[in-house]
Amino acid sequence: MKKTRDIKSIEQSLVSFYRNQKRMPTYTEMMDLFEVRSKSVVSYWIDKLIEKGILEKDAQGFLKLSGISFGIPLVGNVAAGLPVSAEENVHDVVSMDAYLVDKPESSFLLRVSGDSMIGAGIMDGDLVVVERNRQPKNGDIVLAEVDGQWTMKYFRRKGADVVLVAANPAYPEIHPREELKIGGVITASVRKYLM
Amino acid sequence: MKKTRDIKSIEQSLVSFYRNQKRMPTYTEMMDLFEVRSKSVVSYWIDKLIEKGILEKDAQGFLKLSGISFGIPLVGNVAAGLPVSAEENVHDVVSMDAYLVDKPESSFLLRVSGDSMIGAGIMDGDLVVVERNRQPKNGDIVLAEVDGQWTMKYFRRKGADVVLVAANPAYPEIHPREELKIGGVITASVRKYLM
DNA sequence: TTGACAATAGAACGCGCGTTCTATATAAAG
DNA sequence: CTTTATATAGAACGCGCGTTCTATTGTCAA
Repeated sequence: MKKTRDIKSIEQSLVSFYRNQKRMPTYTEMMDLFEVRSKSVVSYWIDKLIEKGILEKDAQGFLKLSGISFGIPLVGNVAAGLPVSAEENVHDVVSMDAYLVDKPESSFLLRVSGDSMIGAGIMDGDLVVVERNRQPKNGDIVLAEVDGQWTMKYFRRKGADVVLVAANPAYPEIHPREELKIGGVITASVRKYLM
Repeated sequence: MKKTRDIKSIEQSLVSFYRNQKRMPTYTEMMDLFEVRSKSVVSYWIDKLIEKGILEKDAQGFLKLSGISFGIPLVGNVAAGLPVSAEENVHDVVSMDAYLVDKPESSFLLRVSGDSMIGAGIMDGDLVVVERNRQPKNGDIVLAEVDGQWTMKYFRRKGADVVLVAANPAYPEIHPREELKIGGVITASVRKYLM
């Protein structure tokens, strides 16, 4: 049986460790991970990974996975063929957290109920990212309080007035009289199909 | 001016550091972060954060942010009021990566072009998570090769046969004759509204 | 066979990490 | 004012981290 200790498998074990522990392993821990019996061997491979650009060391000398090993590959064109692993029609690698949420401190998630925004492709059960303290622009989808109830609507300016309109013809337009409570602006929506 | 050195601000600085550096700071670095001049003070506050359940130490004694400080809060019910910060109608806290992608190793992202799945709420420009090597079940949305072109379709079983049908009446059903290439199963879809 | 190179083991070492002690300033309570 | 608790500073210390050295093995080509 051949030794499976090559750069690929070592990279995978590191990514796996980081995903589980939310930190990089120590050299001693890597001895177990790589199945070697000396820290110098660990150092030997770490150097190789750094040469390949898979690992980096930050200013303080701590190991860091470079982006390419982390996150999920964003495939540019499937027509060119399916990505088997880290192939070359991979345009970029993104973390969902970073991609979907600009300001984590002032954002929260909300599960959608109802079909008032079905025309915008937001369905019952979806999860939307809401950013607070953001000035809504014309056409944005906002979380607004209407008749003591929080709903999602398009934010439209008509001259000096503001109109809230659903993305569903079954719902009427709303012309807020005085106070208009905006809970935030919807910046993204996600949906899961399988558990 | 009051000292802003309370548990909340310390927690925020740690979360911010971890988001930027992808690791926890050392005690020496925390001296700068917390604006104190002694490591013992750092230890003093770290203990407090551990008591509050904001921080943890793993088996090897390394600091770890517990889930509640990380990720984005999932609000249960907005009707009860908007979440100002870490309030108590927060049901859960989730990481988008973990929530959307079960198997990061065998998944990839794909940008949707066309409107063949508009009926399922997947629009042009959306990003879908595709999981390879997964057995499609009846009703799943799959990435399939049809006439040398990769498209997304519903996967339907009709007796012993398999039919691929778009979520758009403008597109015809497809009855694959022999080989049916399935590139993967769509497990999630995401959409960004604002840049 | 001989050499070159890649891969491993083991040991030694310095430095910085996290811990823990004592001491002091500030604030609240009696 | 005293007493108590809270919050800070500074220093000392042991241990483990990552580094680096030497030595040994296995593989492949000449």
